[in-house]
Amino acid sequence: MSDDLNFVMKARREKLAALEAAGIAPFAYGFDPTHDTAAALRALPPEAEEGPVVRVAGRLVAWRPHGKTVFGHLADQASRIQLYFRRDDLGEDVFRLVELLDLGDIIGVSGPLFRTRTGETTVRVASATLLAKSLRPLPFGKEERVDGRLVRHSGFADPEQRYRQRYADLAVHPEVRRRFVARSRMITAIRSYLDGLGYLEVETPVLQPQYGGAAARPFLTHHNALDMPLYLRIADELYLKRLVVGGLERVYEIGHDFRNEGIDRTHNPEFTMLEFYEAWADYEVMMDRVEALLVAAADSVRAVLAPDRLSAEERLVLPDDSFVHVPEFRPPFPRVEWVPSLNAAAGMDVMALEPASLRQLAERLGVNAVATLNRPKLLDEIFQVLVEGKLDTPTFVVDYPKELSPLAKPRRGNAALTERFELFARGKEMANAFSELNDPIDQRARLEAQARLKAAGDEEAVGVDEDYLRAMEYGMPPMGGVGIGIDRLFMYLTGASNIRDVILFPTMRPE
RNA sequence: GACCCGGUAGCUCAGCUGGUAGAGCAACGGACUUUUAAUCCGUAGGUCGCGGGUUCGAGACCCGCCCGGGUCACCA
Repeated sequence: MSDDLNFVMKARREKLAALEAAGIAPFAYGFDPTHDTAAALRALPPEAEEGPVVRVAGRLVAWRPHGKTVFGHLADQASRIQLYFRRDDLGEDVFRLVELLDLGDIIGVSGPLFRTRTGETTVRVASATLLAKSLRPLPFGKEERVDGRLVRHSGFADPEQRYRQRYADLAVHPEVRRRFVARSRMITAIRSYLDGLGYLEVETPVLQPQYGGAAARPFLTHHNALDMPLYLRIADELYLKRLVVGGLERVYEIGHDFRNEGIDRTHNPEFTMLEFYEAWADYEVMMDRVEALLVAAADSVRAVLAPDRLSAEERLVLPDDSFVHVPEFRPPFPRVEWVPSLNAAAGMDVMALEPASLRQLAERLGVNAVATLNRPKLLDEIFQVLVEGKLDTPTFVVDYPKELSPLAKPRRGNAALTERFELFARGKEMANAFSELNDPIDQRARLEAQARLKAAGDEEAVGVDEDYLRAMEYGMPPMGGVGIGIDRLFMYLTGASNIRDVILFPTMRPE
């Protein structure tokens, strides 16, 4: 449909005009429900035929006129309940207005509960209030119960339109609402875990004169008044660690990072990152934190999405295939060391290879564009193929080579390594953490090495952040730090295969 | 970025080797006072993603483009 009025929308505008002519205000200011639909369903005892009067509000999601009666279903966030409009109850004048209602209208009703002949709890509508007229048809499908399973017919299936018009996707798919409720609860659980440890939630700049803290291509923008370029942050890390210098000993931030890279089923240009930093802790402590945090996150998601946790009223509106088995995290997670695991998988001492042999190995493993990669990148690629991709159950990879980790402290007892770990599950990175480098002289040398890579054409290498070095020179407490991609964590917990399914408004090309 | 699949009514889809568009639902009109994918009768609704080409004739075939989905690659 083009955006001009098609015949369906014309019909709705005509009904709108008819309602207005009858003195009905089609867009209300509020309503005062006594129950949500789930509470209303519970208010009629199982064997009772008649129940109390309830006031409920929501969207009409089914509409079945039968001459002098109408059956409909009213849905709110909790569940849905059947409505019964009867001309003899409402009077001819009111019933004529009921006939001007449409699927998708938002209404409030009140009336006593009763049980229909087929046993369904229903509101015998005594009065109805139009709260918002729906002028554009929502893509409702039809639903039926087959052996207790909810089966959808037709409906709203085009994934593009579902992402673009998430409001419509949410309006017609209770299970999509449910998924985002679960995501929100997961973030609440993470906050509450960190808050319980005395962490302070903070906000650091999204617009940064110099980006850093990760290896990625940034978005570039411009500030008019200052007439200067600004980057959208690719990580929170360097600002959070500045705060620890300032004496805020436990800080975290949950916010969006922005990376100017491709879009696919695991990448959205903006995504939600959790980072937390804890003074006096090393990476061993942070492994404990990550384990406990993931258990809390998984429990919170399970509480919303596991079938045995849902009430009967909630189950009523959810198709069976929307129930999710949330994986159990069982700490402690196994640990594998970076260099030994790589050497074992490769059958040779990879770190000792000459550049030419290293390239050969990468070629043999199917790494692309080998010629353009520097040594750290080559190592990382080889590791990804041989080790990371094969880690299915949650596993910590520990002690990364120094050249891969410009912000991590050297490993005690082996200065070629760093005290860094990443957590992998189903072949995907779930967390990245280290004992944070707090030696400003070492840090300067590492950043200068990065700057040389950048000058040599590595678009993801970062430059020297003088202000960050200045902060560190004042004295930075030893600390552990962790970064966790919230979208990917939630994907893992819910079995989602596309990041767009866990982001309310994923980045799309304009229509 | 490569490859595969797709874009036809508001929604979900059909349309055989080319003969000028179809169903169900939604909508509109009618019947129906306990239905629940309500049912029954009738009506209306389409630049067949966009542009070019082949052809007497293109939704279908060819070329280009746009948009999307999937797979792979890239992305510490």
